[in-house]
Amino acid sequence: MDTKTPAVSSPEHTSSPDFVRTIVAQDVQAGKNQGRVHTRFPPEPNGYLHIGHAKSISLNFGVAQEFGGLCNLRFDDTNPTKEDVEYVEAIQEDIRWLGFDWQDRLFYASDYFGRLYEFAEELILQGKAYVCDLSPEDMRAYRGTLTEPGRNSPNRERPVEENLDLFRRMKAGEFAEGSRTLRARIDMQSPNISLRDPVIYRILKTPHHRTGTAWCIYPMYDFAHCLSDALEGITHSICTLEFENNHALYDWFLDNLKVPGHPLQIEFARMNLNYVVMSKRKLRQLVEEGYVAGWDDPRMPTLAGLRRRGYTPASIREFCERIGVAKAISIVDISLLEFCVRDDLNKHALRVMGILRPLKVVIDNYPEGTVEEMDAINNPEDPSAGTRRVPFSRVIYIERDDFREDPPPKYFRLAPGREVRLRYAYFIKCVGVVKDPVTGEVVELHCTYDPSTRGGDAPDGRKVKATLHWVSAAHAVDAQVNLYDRLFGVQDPGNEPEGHSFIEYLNPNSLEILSGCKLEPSVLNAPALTHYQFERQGYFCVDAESRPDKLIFNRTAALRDTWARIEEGSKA
RNA sequence: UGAGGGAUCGUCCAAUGGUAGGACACCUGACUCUGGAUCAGGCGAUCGGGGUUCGAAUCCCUGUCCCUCAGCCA
Repeated sequence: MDTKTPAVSSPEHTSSPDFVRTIVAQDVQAGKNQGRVHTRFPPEPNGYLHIGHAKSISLNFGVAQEFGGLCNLRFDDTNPTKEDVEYVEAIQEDIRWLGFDWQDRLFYASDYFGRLYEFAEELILQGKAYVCDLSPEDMRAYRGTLTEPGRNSPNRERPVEENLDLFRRMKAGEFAEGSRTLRARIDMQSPNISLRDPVIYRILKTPHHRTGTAWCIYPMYDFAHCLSDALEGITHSICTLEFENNHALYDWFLDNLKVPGHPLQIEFARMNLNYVVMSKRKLRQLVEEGYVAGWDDPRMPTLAGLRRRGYTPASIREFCERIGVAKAISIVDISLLEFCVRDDLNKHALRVMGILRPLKVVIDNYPEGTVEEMDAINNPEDPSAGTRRVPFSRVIYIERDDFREDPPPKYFRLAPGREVRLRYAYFIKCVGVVKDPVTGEVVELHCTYDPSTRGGDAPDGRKVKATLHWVSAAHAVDAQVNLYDRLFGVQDPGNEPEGHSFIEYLNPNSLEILSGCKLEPSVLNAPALTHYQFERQGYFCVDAESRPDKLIFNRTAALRDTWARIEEGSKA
């Protein structure tokens, strides 16, 4: 069902291209880069990808596709103290799952460590970089503040030869971590702090997940990123807003070094979603402190979590297109994401009947021992999905919610004396209610059926106001169903006031585990991640850990529930 | 208070001097063997103040608010 179809804009939202695509189109038009378009998605392998990354992935791969260009996957692995192979594997899996393909263009910034080092020496030779002996504290003091200019490092006028010697010895491991850095010689008075002689190499005696112990000096982001882009022939380097301050530095390195090209950095606003936290630090905290079951907990906004929750790649791509691309900071309403899955699943998910909170119903006048196979439509939105047969017998389960002993106004499901339709089966009328003598709880219903209504219509033309889903008790399969709700109870949990933690805003009811749910037998052997619509309930998918002898389903999203609104409204 | 960005329906995105439009959300109604889906309709915005113009979200002036930057993180 999930295709590798690229995220090409469908006609209905090609109204006007976003500002990034507008720039790219103009460049192509003007013949820049010989009309080539080449982008890249550059994650740091220090965490799992989340829905926010999906926007960037969709933009970078999407733009490349639309302009007949290419998009590389490049791991920005310049800080071995924070990165790990676990993440490089997971990130690739997630991007592939989303439906994007970098073909043979999988790169790492660490692929370029050798060349980056040479670029650094070239800068030294030009007198545009120097080895600085300032301690981290002193460097901060010399840097100045937002309103005061910085002061030159005492080592700023160090001769080229000495810089070269020192830098080579840094590389050789002669100096302690933190004792020296290589800095670009730009302008300590610059009102743009990132231009105040930024560090371009630091000493880190940590083995790297790819280069091992080959290096003990590592390039900083600003230096590595622009040069990696240039080396790969990137034409448009699309990044998020917080790098606007670094734009001048990006250009400075490329302008002062002999590089094969000069990519254009374009900054856009990252995606924010309400009711979730998106920072890697906070997501990690949720995982490490056990507030969720893991990076792929279905309540997590990670791609792994969304996948396990039952979100489809197509729905996430659609979402990324619908939210658009701009420079204004935005917080997208999570209801749009939910709309996108429902919209996709409505078209593609097979319908099935499943009872979440079973109430036993005995059909008194239905012959004992008889089983009928009822024809049921697999997907009314897609005739090619065909039909299946669902067993019907004398004892069935219906949803507890579908019966009220004392029905409120506008409630038109089952109640004493009332007639309703069983989907694809018969009309039944409630003739008796059995209660627990102690608690008074309704434990069983007795009904009669009208044999002439088989298939769901009465020959005399009488109508019923409700159609209920049901499952034959003798044929039902048991399952655990996990009902998920938003992880946080407030719109902006990540923006906690002083002295508070986002942990305080966790929704205590974000997971409700239902056991003893009764499902129609057709779901028994469905593989993990199979999507279903449980009719009248919502979209569910087979959990990764589900087994035939222990079925587990996750609720992806509930169906729109008009009755719940009516009832809610009448309470108010 | 330095520098760089940004302000349009509740939310997100359009309109680049010519009727402020779409989507989500919300509310009505129609239809329905899913109170789903679908269909029709409704609600609803240009940050403030000046100016230019026949005409301004758009251009000019001015003010306000918000975001980012003082890692040897990315």
